[in-house]
Order: sequence, then C-alpha cells, then structure tokens
Amino acid sequence: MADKSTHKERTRERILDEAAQALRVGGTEGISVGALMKRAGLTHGGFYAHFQSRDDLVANAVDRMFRDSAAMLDRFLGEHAGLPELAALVDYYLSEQMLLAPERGCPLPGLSGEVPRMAPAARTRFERGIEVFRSRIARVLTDAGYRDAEQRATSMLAEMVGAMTLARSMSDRRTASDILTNTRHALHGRLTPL
Amino acid sequence: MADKSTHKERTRERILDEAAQALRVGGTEGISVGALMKRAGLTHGGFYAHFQSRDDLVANAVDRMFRDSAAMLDRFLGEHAGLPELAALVDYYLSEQMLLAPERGCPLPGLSGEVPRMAPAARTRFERGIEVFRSRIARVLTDAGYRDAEQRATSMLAEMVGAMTLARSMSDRRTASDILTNTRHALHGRLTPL
DNA sequence: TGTACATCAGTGAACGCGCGTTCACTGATGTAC
DNA sequence: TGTACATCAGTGAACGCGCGTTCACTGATGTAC
Repeated sequence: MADKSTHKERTRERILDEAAQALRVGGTEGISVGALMKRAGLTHGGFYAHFQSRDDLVANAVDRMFRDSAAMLDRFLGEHAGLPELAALVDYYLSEQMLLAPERGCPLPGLSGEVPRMAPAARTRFERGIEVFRSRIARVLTDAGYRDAEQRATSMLAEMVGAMTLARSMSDRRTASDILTNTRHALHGRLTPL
Repeated sequence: MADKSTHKERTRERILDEAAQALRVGGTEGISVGALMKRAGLTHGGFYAHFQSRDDLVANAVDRMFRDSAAMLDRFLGEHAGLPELAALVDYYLSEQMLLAPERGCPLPGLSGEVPRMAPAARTRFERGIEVFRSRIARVLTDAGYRDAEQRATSMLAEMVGAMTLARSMSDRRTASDILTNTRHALHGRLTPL
C-alpha cells in the first residue's frame, strides 16, 4: 500500500473531518453521533471503536480544526512575513468566501461563544488554539517594529473574530458584506508601516 | 393593587427573566423547559400557558435581552453623548464585571455564534438588536464629526464583541483580563477627538 | 356579611422521540502452512 | 496455488434517559347575589 496509514486510521480521520465540519456549522451540540457516522458513510455503532465518547470526539475535532487553522496561518505568515502578508491574511479571513463557507473556516467566530461550556479536554485545546493564533499575529507585528505588538495583536484578532461572527449573524447578504468590508478597511488602516 | 399588571403577566415576566439569564450563559440549547420553570419556582406543565412553544420562548427571551441592552445604551449614550461617553461605554462593556457576569450582560458575545442556527423569529429579533447597537455607536461618532463614522462603529462593535467572547473563553483569569485591557486601550486610542 | 359559583393559573402524570452508549454478531481481509 | 483460520472494522438491535409537549385535574381568588 502506498499509504502507510491503516484502513482504520483513515476511517477515523474521515469521521474527524466530518465532525470538524459539522461542529463549525452546528456548534458542539450541532450533530448527533448517529448523524455524524451516517455522513461518514458508516453506522452509529462503529463510533466507539474510534472514540471513547462523544466528548472525546469533540476534543479531537477541536484539535483537528485548529490544525487546519495552523496550516492557514503557515500559508500566510511564513518565516519572514511582514505587514503585507498580515494584511493579506486579514483580507482572506474576512472574505466573502469565509463568510459563506463556515464549515471550512476558522472555528473562532462560530464556536468561541461556546467555549465556557465545553468539556475540559475540548476547552483546553480551544484555548491553546486561540493563543497560537494571537501570538502568531503578535510575532509579525513585533518583527515589523511595533512596540505595542501584543496589544495590537489582541485587538486585531478580537476585531477579526467579532466581525466574522456578526457578519454571519446577518441573513441579509449585503449587510454581512458591509460588515466585512468596513472591518477590513479599519484593520488595514492599523497596519501602516512605521 | 398598585401594580397594574396581572399575576399572570408578572409570572410570565419572571419566566422570561430567568430564560434571558439562562440563555446568555448556556446558549439557545442551554436550558430545558423543565429546568427553566423550576428556576422560576413553577412546574413544567404551566409553561404552555405562557408560551406557544420553546421556540416562542427563545424569541421572546432574545427580545428581553436586547431590551436590557437598550437600557444600558440609553444609560451611556443619552441625548448629547460624545466621545467621553462612548469611551465610558467601552470601559463598562469590557470590564471585569461584565467578564464575570455573562448572565446579566450583552447577549452578543455569548450568542452571536448561534444566530445562524436560530429559529427565524429569534434570529430576526437578534439581527435587529445588533443593528440597533451598531447604529447607536455610529450616531455618536457622526455627531463627533467623523466622516467614516459607520465604518468606525462597525469596527468598534466587532472588536468589543470579539474581545469579550475571547476573554470569556479563557479559563485563566489573568489571560482574560489581559485581553480586555488590551482591547480597551486599543479602542480608546481610536476615540481621539478630531 | 356570608354563601355559591365561575374563572383560570398552575400541577403532575403521561406521551413519543431522539439521544449517547453497549454489545453480540457478521463478514471481509490477510496470514499460515 | 489452494485451503483453514484468526483478526477486527463495522453492523444494527436494544438500553435507559431527558427532552418538548399534552391534558385532565386542582385549588386559590374574586365576583354575584
């Protein structure tokens, strides 16, 4: 076999992938074990061969989501990333594409509100994910010479997350777009070279 | 009777008040009809004398939450409010007090993420609540002479909501406080008189 | 003022349903010889 | 190469439970006379 991973491992990944998508859209309570397994092309009973419990799945799905996010951060903020790369990340993060595809996007806008009531394992992983995101932005701002890099990074992340959350709340597409456009502009205005 | 409202009306208000608190903390799925009625000192069967269904309750509780928020906005942003009053609102919104009392605070940080999956009636009311908040900030900024008042208002609201959401996600109190402090400072920096 | 009665807010047993979880079983796969 | 067997990923019936909702009933309140 070209693929070293076993059949079971690949099945597990498939379940996790479906779970990560469903959770981003429907929240922690948004999908049942039965519905999830159906989406993965399996029956509900097999679930417990892969996960100890539903909580265990959620914790692992959170990890999975943030691994996807880390890949996105790597893509935009590589080794010598500067303000232009950060600006590009902002544009991507607050794009129409992200507005319309929550199932593949950042878990923060949809799920942050639920973190306080997540089971401990999932919550710990989620907090770590937030911290990674924040510190990678801070790193770029530090390298760009900002003295208040940490504060700016927190402020930027908060605005990005809040903006996408509010935009996705709006059923009117135009209103949602306006929120994204406004915040993209506002954030760009704060990324002027020193 | 001094109070013109009937006994039944007062009971309904009590249920709604408990529901609004529970929903802010636990989300739309965060409380059962039975548990809610128990909190209001009643038994579950009586619920349907006050509300058509659980969805009907949620929609009315959303209204109730935003009525509370509107009262807060009135308190800070009265007739001739300017930048100092807006700055005071920011400080209050991002205070330790609000961090620790989600059950009485703004519904946006905890519930915005769930709006896309709310039933239509609740969702409509929620969207209206967001728009009111945003436009009241915009109003102050317009009066203060900002040309880009609408954009600034959107940006500010997004950062406020995102910051509180992220802060409440953090189980470490210090980290949460830092997020609030950082964003308060960042927002104040954007409220300089023209 | 006292009695009879209507009203109706609230009670609590009961319902059907979907959930997470368990477990005895199936049947495809790959190894041993 | 062909047969016998062990392994184990996945199946599906069954469980107990909490949910939203219904409904016949209770008992306190206030009005009619």
